[in-house]
Parts: sequence; structure tokens; C-alpha cells
Amino acid sequence: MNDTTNTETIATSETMEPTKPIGSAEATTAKSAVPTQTAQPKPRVRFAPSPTGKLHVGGARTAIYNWAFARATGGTFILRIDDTDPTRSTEENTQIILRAMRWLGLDWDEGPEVGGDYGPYFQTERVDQYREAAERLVAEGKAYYCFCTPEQLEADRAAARERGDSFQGYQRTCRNLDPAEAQARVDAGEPHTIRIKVPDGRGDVVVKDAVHGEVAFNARELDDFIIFRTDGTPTYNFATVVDDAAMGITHIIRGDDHLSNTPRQVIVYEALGAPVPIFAHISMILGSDGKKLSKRHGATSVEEYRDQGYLSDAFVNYLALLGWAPDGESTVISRERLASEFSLDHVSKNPAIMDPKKLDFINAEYLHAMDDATFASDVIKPELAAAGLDDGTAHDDAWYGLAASAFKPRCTVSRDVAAQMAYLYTADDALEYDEKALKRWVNKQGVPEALAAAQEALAPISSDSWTPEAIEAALDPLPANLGMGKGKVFQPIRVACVGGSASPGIGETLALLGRDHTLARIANLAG
RNA sequence: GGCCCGUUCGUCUAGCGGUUUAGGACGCCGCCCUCUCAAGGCGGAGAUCACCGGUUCGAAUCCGGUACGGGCUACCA
Repeated sequence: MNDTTNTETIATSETMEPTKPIGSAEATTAKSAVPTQTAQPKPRVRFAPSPTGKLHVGGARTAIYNWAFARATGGTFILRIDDTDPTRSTEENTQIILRAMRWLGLDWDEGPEVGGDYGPYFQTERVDQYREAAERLVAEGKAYYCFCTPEQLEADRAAARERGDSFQGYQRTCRNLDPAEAQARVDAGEPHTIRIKVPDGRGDVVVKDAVHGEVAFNARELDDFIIFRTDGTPTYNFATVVDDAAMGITHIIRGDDHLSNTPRQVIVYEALGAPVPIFAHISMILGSDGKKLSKRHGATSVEEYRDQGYLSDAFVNYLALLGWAPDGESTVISRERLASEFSLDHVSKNPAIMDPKKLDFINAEYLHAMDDATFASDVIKPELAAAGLDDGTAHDDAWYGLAASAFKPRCTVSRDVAAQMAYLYTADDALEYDEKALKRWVNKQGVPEALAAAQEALAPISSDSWTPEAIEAALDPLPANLGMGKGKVFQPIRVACVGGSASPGIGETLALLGRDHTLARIANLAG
């Protein structure tokens, strides 16, 4: 019956008309519209995660590329939840994924919570469509019932292996069963699956891929794979295609672990009579050892990165550039640029190793680019609150602004800030001193004199004029007066006030600490 | 086993037959700034473009093979 004996490229970009749902408003208006051949249909892309776990970095990058492609081309970005695996899919995971998508700032035009003309957007709610499509294919002779048991299949496979056959797939045992007889067995309740029929004489299946070019597969290597299981549920390779066809998806951007499955899916598109989309298979993200990213390598889910204090913009920036480059120069690229310049032809083919150091660098760039007021309100206050140090009312805006300018350049990740500011919130007599700092700077000759001199110089400054400038002006003459180096004088003061040898400039540090705490702490150490 | 994909500094990449002594960024090292730690400025090391053959006047760039890595080959997605 199928005699398309050709070796043509089938996955051409031809007419990529989205199949509009019957009766939709657009479908009726489209009919009356003047036929414009030149109008390039807007791309429709989708991100279709399975809620079998959290959103991991690889999935996040796939989502970012889909989103960016849609935005850059004026297309539509669809979020669909592929929850056909009932044993592993959970509602909780769905929520985690939606939350992660929102945190990443990847707004979807159609999908859960926003709806759309091509819904529903959960595969479990579309099962009728899969059933209907499968039965239609059976009726048209493009698919058939298979009564082989798993044991039988396993035995066939083993036998093929024994024989040394290069093909170890399904032997097409049930392919030529008489349709009427098969139907009778089905009606009698015999357990069965439904398999797609790879057309006889089908030449090479050529997958048109925006990042890999054209990839040819010999159709004879393709299995008559199962599209419906014995339990009446559709398999991934079938459900996805039915959905993508029904939703009018024009470009499928996904992980390259799917590349080998693509010719099978192309067979389904053809059986369905649907246009074959353009594919873009992007590489995987690997851990530092070049192996698949896993817990061993550190954080793998986007929520872990969020919790560690990475900025959404920076995270998206980093992931976007892991495998895509607008040019050879840009390292920091705004979301706006990503959304306007992204293109599939600059996506690299090779797997990318996740580099936490570079993520840190980019995050720091974003942090440092914030103005002080924003850093204070968006980073310092929430972080201090989360650490239980300050509910945001302990100081006035000027103080938080000063803290921002003092600590901002010292942070690479938001969460750094609370740890760095902790000494500003401990009780004066509970301050812990770093052993090495004490040894190196405090237990030295001349230090008691220096601390006493500092106290004397600072005491006259009133709380009202306790500013970095005033403090520095007061302390500045001390080294010369004491005949000591600056470090010899300032470091003991620093250790006395913060407990360690690292902090922002002495003026800023003491200003943030406040007059009373400063004098008390110096007195404590001078003892 | 079969089929498919990939391979440029440690890492992410630019490069699409001559303009390349292979460019940028992270990281690393050094110098400057400096009261510490950062930040910032300047500079440096770092890639025989996996390997072997071929095409060409000329190849990182095109072709073939090899090696190594990865994927698919499931009634997983």
C-alpha cells in the first residue's frame, strides 16, 4: 500500500501551517483572510519536561533556548507537561518545574496556568487524542495490533543476537496478520500493543536539524516500534508527535539524546499526515570530569542554584552561553539581547562542561552592576533576614546603602553577604577572634599603644558624625604619630572590631559597626 | 553487535579554504593600587586545531579512515 519508494529528504521546511483546532476563532477568520503566500508562519516551539524530577540545568538550558528562539523570532513559546509516565510523574514535581520556570523568567505564551488554544497542556489530559490517532492509523493500515508477549520479544532478540544479526529489533511478527483476524482477537480481549508500520521501501529518513545539518538514517534499521502499550497508554515517541503535530510545533529544540529517536518520530509524523518540523538537537551538559552531570558534581537543579544565591539573570546568562555564542567576545549578555539575538545556527554541537567558576564570575558581574540601593533592598535585606540577623529594621536606609557599597564588591553570590556581615550583628563580648589574625597582628609589640591611641582618636567623634570620612580623618595621623606602619596600626583595630583580618575599608567597617560597638570592641581587645 | 552524534588553550567559545605568528572570556600566574580581604587597572603563560591519509597553489576550515567520548537500539522519557 505504501509505495513511496524514494530517498527524498522528508523533513523539509515546506508549509509549516499550524493545524488550528476545529472551531477556534482563528480558524474561522483565517478562512476569510486573503491567501498570502509570502507570510512566513511564526515559529511555535515548546518545552515539554516530564515531571519525574526537579528541573535540572540541562533542562533549564533547553527551556532557555526554546524561550529565546520564540522571543527572537516573534514566535510562540509553549510549555507542556509530558506526564505520560504515571509511575514517576508527580504533581509536586510539576509545581517545582513551574516555579523554576518562573524564577528563570521564562514566561510561556501557552501552557499550564495561562491556557491557550491548543490545550490541554498536560499529556495525561490528552489521552483520548492519542487513542484516536492510533486507531485511525490502524484503520488506515499504517499501524497494527501486536500480540507478542514481552517474553517472546526477548527471546526473538536473543535469537537475533545469537545469529549475529545486525538488526536486533522487532521481527515484525504481527505485521502481516490479517486485519480482520487481529481485530477479532482484540475484541475478544486478548492483550495487545499497537505498533507503527515503517513503510516498505521507505528510503533514508533524513532529519533536518538546525544544529547538526541533515542526518540520514536507513529506514530498514528502524523498528516497528510500539506506540500504544498493553495497558492502553501511549509511548513517549508517539504521544510527543501527536501533541507536537496537533499544537502546530514548527521547531523542536531538545537534548541530543533524542536525535537517534527522531527518525522514528518522523515516521509517525508521516503516518499522521502532519508536516515534519525542523529539529535542533542541543548537546548535553557535563560535569567537571566530562561525565554526565550528577549529584557528585554539586548542584544539578535550578532551585539549588537559586537557594545558593545565584541571580536569575546571571544563571540564564551563563546557561545560554554554554553552547551558544552570539560572537566570540560577549561573556555578559542581557536577557534582552538573548531574546533578540538568539539563533539556532550559532548553537554548538559538542557537549559542554559546566564551569562553576565562570558562573560565579558572571553572577558577580550582575551583583556588582546593581546600584547600592537595589543591592541593599534586593540582596542585603533578604539575606540578612534569611540568616535571622536583621529583619530589615535594625538600621536606616543610609546604613544599608553604606553596607551595600562596602560589601557588594566582595560578594560573588548573594548568600555571601550574610556571612560577611555577621560580625556586625554579634554581641560585643561574643565576638570570636581568628587565631591566626591574633597571632599575626595583635600579639605584637606596640599594639596596646596603637589601640589606646585609636580609642583616644575616635572617642571625640559623636555618634551623629560617625562617618567613614570622619573615622578615617581621625585615624589617619596615627601611624605617623606612633612611628608605625599603617598595617601595624589598622589591622589590630580591624581584628578588634570584626574578629578577623578581612573586612571592607577601616572607615566603612567602623562606621557600619557604630561608635559604641567600635569603642567597646577596641576596649575589649586592649583589655 | 548495529545505527547515529561529537572532538579548537584546563573550561566556555570565535573561526565557516588564504586577512591566523589561531581571537575573546573564565580560571591560573605576575605587576600596579592598597590598612586587610575583595573589587579595579595592566601584563603573562596556556591550543603542533584528537590522530592518520586525501583534495587543493594553499586546510582548524572540504573528503575518507582510525581512536576516544556520548546517544539510541525498552510495552523510560
